[in-house]
Amino acid sequence: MTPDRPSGDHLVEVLAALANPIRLRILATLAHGRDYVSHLAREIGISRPLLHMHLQRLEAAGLVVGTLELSDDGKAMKYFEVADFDLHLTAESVAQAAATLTRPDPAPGPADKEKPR
Amino acid sequence: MTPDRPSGDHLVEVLAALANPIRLRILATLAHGRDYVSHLAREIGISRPLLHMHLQRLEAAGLVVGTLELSDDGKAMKYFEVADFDLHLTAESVAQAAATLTRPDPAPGPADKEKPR
DNA sequence: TTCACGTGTAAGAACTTTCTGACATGTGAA
DNA sequence: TTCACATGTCAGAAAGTTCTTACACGTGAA
Repeated sequence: MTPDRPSGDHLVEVLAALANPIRLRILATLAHGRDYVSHLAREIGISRPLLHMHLQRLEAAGLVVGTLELSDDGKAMKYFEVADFDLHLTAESVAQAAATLTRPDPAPGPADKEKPR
Repeated sequence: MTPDRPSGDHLVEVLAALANPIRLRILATLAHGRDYVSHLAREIGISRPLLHMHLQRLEAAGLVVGTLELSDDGKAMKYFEVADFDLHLTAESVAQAAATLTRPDPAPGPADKEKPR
């Protein structure tokens, strides 16, 4: 499997999604096998709404995939599993990704008005 | 060069440091060669105090290294350069790192008191 | 002495992320 | 009908991050 080469903006999203202890734990738990959210919440020890939010962030970044299924007894269950990803980060690869950033953040033009007094 | 295998806590720090467009641009710029902060600030187009903050975050994560030097004309110059790093992230490696997290975040015990009404 | 250039830091505004505690929906079984 | 269990969402508090403005210090040259 060859490493992904995400665009700058996507890279930021993926890194931000990974940069959180709870979300790391979610991924680690899902790595053992798929699970549905209520059960996963109990497993990890956080509230369901909170888990819901973290899963959204992970899914938006493409790190997990969720599918809504109907269990045998008719309950709607949302199962999540890890999407396998392969990120290789070095000074070089990061620099390349940075080149494709869509100038989102710094916005305003000249700064540092600081008068030397 | 073999990839690093950071502990969970350190991994979160590194990822958080990388998960920002400005900091990505800083790394990309420094990848071309070392630079001192005032010049780098002009280069990137952000204020010096802001850059100072971002550099601190990058240095704390071990992604850049700064050295204070005296220029020929006696000025104190702080030069930064990228530390070369090599992170290989997959579902597996992330899961392993997560296992070493020092239970920092979720803190409180049972949650989801939600009465089923 | 003043200017231009370098360094650092601190206070507060503005914004984003994280988290809790409701509330709403649905199903099947007792 | 009520309970247990599944889903989702929203409002607001709390905490963290980002950013500006302003101040401090230093040097060498005009």
